[in-house]
Amino acid sequence: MPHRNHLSDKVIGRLSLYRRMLERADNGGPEPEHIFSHELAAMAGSTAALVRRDLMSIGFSGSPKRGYDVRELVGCINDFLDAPDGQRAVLAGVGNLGRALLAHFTFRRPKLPIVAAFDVDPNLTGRVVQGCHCFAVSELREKVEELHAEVGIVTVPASVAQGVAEEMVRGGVKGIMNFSPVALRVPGSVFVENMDLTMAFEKVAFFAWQHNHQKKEVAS
Amino acid sequence: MPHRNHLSDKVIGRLSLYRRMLERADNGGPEPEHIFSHELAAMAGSTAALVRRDLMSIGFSGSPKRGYDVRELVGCINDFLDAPDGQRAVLAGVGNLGRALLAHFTFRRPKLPIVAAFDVDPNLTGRVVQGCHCFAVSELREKVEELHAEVGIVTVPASVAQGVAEEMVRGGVKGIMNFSPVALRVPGSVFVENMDLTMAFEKVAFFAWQHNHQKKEVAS
DNA sequence: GCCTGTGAAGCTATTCACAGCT
DNA sequence: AGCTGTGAATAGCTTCACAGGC
Repeated sequence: MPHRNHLSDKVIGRLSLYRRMLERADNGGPEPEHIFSHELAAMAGSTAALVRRDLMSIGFSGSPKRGYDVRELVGCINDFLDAPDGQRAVLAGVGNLGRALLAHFTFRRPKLPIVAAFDVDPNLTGRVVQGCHCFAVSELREKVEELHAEVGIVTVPASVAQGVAEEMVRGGVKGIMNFSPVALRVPGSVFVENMDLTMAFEKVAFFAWQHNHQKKEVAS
Repeated sequence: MPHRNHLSDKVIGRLSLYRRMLERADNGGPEPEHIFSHELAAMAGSTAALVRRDLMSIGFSGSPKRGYDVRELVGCINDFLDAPDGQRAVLAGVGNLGRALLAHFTFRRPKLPIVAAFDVDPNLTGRVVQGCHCFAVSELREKVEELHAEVGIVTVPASVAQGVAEEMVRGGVKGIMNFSPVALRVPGSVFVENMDLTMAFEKVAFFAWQHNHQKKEVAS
């Protein structure tokens, strides 16, 4: 098995996507047992060459005649992406977005449950939101340690995001999904994925606008 | 003013981020009137060289002595990113995530309001959710046209995402923020930004895991 | 001395293109 | 005939490094 470490961010993301596409195909419809790179590419919005390279990078091979064995491929991606004993995530900031993410993730992947949520609002502590127990933010570090959580989701306001991230890291979190518009300062060994919704929204708006005017301006 | 068209995706995203950082700095604290590239870089989680290049790309100059004039820079980014007459967005899929996004965006940028939401649930149509009117999905195309909306947000289940996107495009939408795990097939002139939450979550989990084992495996 | 603006270098990611297989 | 696996080419993005200015 090739070293997991040298694989880029983007490859990992696409592998996760491929897996989801394959699982979906696996359930509905005629359930083909084999799939060609160009078919998977179409499902994932990628290209055939890129799919082949990605699968090559995890050491998976297909046959020129039949393509890739779906069942085997899913298994191979599972082995590659998932920690054998599963991982636990925690979420800080049970506002609208936090709640939506709890609903979205809580029962998706059994290998990767959100095991606790945190908020400053005293009305929330002790309650169960979307199937997930809420605690006070003051208990964050302690609970993360206790639950051996490795993944943190930050959906708190910008003003407290850095503090929350630090507590997570102190508790042992090694990867953070950050929805706050703050550049978190964490040790280099902690992976941070920034999910800046406002940035993405403004970007879409910009290109929507530009494409509108493209016909006039493309002349340059 | 340099042509907006040649600017990449990533540059646009960072400009949006810089603007938000500057506006925040503009409000709280000592309100410095000037800022150096390395300061802005620290706020945005970028590098000084990249900040300078990004600002260069929109034709903005600073002075070596004082850095960049904050007020002027914000104005320049505004002129660059914002459509002069504003833009309107619509959202399809008023579930947990849709509601959270409505709450998040509705009153943020006056130049970019979400002017309508759509859902199949008849209990929602006619109601106002997070300050936004809800309509039936069947009215989507018509309303988009009527409101001259250029931006669409897709938070519907995967099974109906493609259909919703097509209706949006037919109504005149030119940019889509897609939260469904589906590779939308739209005309090349329509910009699509995929926000795959599950993919991002799994990616963070993967690197959280790998970093855990890094000390042992880095030996290779 | 410390900054900006920027050509050039260095990386990384993607696509091309084709040999080899079935 | 059409696919996979992959070296080589290309394209795109970021950093380097330094001239020029205050």
